[in-house]
Amino acid sequence: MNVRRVTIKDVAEKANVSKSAVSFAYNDPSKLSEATVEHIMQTAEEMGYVRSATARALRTNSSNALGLLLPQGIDTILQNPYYSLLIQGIGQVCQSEGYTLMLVPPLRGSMLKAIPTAAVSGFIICGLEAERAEVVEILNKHVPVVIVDPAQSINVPTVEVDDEHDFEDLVDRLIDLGHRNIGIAAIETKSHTDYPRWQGIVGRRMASVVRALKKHNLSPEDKEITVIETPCTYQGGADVFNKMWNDTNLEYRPTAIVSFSDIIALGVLGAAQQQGLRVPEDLSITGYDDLPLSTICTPRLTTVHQPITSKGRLAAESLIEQIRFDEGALPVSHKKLGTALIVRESVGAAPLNK
Amino acid sequence: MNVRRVTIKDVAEKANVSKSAVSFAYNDPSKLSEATVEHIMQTAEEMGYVRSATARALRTNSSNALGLLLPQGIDTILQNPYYSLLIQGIGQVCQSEGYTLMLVPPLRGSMLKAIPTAAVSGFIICGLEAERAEVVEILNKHVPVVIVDPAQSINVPTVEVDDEHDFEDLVDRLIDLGHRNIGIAAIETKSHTDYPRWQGIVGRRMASVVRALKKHNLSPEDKEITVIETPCTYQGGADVFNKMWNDTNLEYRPTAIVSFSDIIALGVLGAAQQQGLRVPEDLSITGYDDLPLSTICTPRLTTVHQPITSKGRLAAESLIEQIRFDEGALPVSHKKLGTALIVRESVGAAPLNK
DNA sequence: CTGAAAGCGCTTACAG
DNA sequence: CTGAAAGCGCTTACAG
Repeated sequence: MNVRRVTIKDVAEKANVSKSAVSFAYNDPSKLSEATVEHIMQTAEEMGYVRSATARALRTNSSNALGLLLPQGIDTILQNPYYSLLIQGIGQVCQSEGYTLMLVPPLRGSMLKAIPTAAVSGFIICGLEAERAEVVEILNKHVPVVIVDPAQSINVPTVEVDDEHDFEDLVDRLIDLGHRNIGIAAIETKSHTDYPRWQGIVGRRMASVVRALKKHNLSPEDKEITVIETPCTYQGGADVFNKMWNDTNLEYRPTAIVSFSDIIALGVLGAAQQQGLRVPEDLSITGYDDLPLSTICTPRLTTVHQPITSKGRLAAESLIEQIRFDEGALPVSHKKLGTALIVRESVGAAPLNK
Repeated sequence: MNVRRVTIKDVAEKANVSKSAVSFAYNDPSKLSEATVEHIMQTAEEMGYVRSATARALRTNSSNALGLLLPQGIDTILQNPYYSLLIQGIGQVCQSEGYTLMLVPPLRGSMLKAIPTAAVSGFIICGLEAERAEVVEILNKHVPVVIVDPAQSINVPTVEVDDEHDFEDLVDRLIDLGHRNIGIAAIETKSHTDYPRWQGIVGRRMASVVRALKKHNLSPEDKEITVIETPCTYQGGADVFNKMWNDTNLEYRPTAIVSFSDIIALGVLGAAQQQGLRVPEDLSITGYDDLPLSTICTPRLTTVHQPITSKGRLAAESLIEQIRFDEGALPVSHKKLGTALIVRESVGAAPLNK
């Protein structure tokens, strides 16, 4: 910086008081006379004094900041409005409890490596790599942590959504409407394994799809079913449509595309409409999330509603509870929220002549 | 927290090495033998040791974190996708330069009061209260700062958009299309003054509107022109429509509503369509920003494009440049980006029988 | 009110 | 490699 930092010592000297007095002026003015406080504050402002949040945090062992550990870079993450809503929920709690929020992307590809770089009182972890569950359990002994949508059961506070049934019902409904050529637009994970080994929400949603298919004697292995992994963005959805519609054997062109998230579904919808398709007459499209966006598009999206903002709010509350709970054992809380199938206009009967 | 924090001292004792050795294992492993590093790292992991980012930051006087100073709470802010895009731009730079991003909402209603609470290396400031410009100038001597869309000219690095002309052209065009009853949906500011005294982007956009009106011998004072301030959210837009359409004298019902942001325009559009209006046949609607959203809705929005992501990117780059520039004077940079009028389908000729 | 002091957890130059 | 040491900027209990 241009100039050496102004410290409490500088202010004390200029104001002709002790360092303690300056500190008290900020932290406990009642210990000083009003005139002294006034004098100190004015001197401090003139000098451009700003208290060091770092030194305070070290000394008082508290930072009034929460960390949000992200599975990808900030720019990628925010392309999905899901995260915007999650952060809104967290933000509501930050607001009322007086915390700031630090967005912490992976460091050198690792979420865990990023942890020691952030000066926060605890972490909300989203989409953690599954294998590192044990590490998080150890971590949790010393750093408050809460996991949103954990990949597996874990002895650390969690907040998740019960997405076992509604997504299955959604696919079931599609098959009932006569769809047999079905495209699955899954969210890309880093694991790069086959779908039976997918973890976390992607694994659970795929399992729901498989169950629904099985009920009708179908399977993802069938030629009529196309599964493609794609980034969880609008562009990712558009890419999936183009692959499914233009690159596949025409015989297996989907009459319905099931997306693992609304933003992917919107990309599918946009690309489909740009190619002149009518939705749902030519192609049915479904999402997952029920973003506000999904009622702004035409047709409105059939999707599974999940309470994203509440998830963020509960996660933040759970984390702050841990931060404030100084000693002893706080019971490990696992919160589970419900979803809902939302039927709108983006789904119709399968076209006959296929 | 449950257990006392594990410190470098604990690890050193357990591993039978000096504190220095532990520190070197993390910061400069080349000073130790590979075996020692391995031993230390393993001991540290077993104990659940996490380096204190706070202590490091204090000692090394650097935090690898940028602060984004917000004019409102995190939850409110993120309801406007504008900020999502701005943060994406900042995030791109954070990604490539290895910074995390702290979202810093106002503290007790004041953006400036929030500054000392955040342990970051510098601040990107959005929508600062105008009167505090001098304070920021002093601050800037000791804390790196960059202002996005400053309310007035200020001797601190800035990044802004040249929004003088395109918005004026937009309104001009509306009047050319025969619109005389025009609603103005402005972004609510805290100042609560009359429009001639509005500051910053709201002031500049209103000035553009006034110029366009004047060209046609109209004025915001005319009964045909309704100006309403509203929060910069979808709901804020919906509220404006309802007020303008249902609460006003029928004679002055607008045939066009000019919004100061896309998200407001989308709210207007949604509420209008819900009431059965055809856009643009019954009502023309315009926005400002050109969010990705504005092409997803039907009809697509006529709006002014501004390069939001670039704005974020430039602001972050400018801030990091200051942070890394240790001594001496770095010239104060003022960057100005262009906008563009984007004509789409949400605007049409004024209805005849009004 | 003052002023000297300890200490938060680290980094880093130093002598060995 | 070790180990003692200083110091980043603060807070806070203490004796006066």
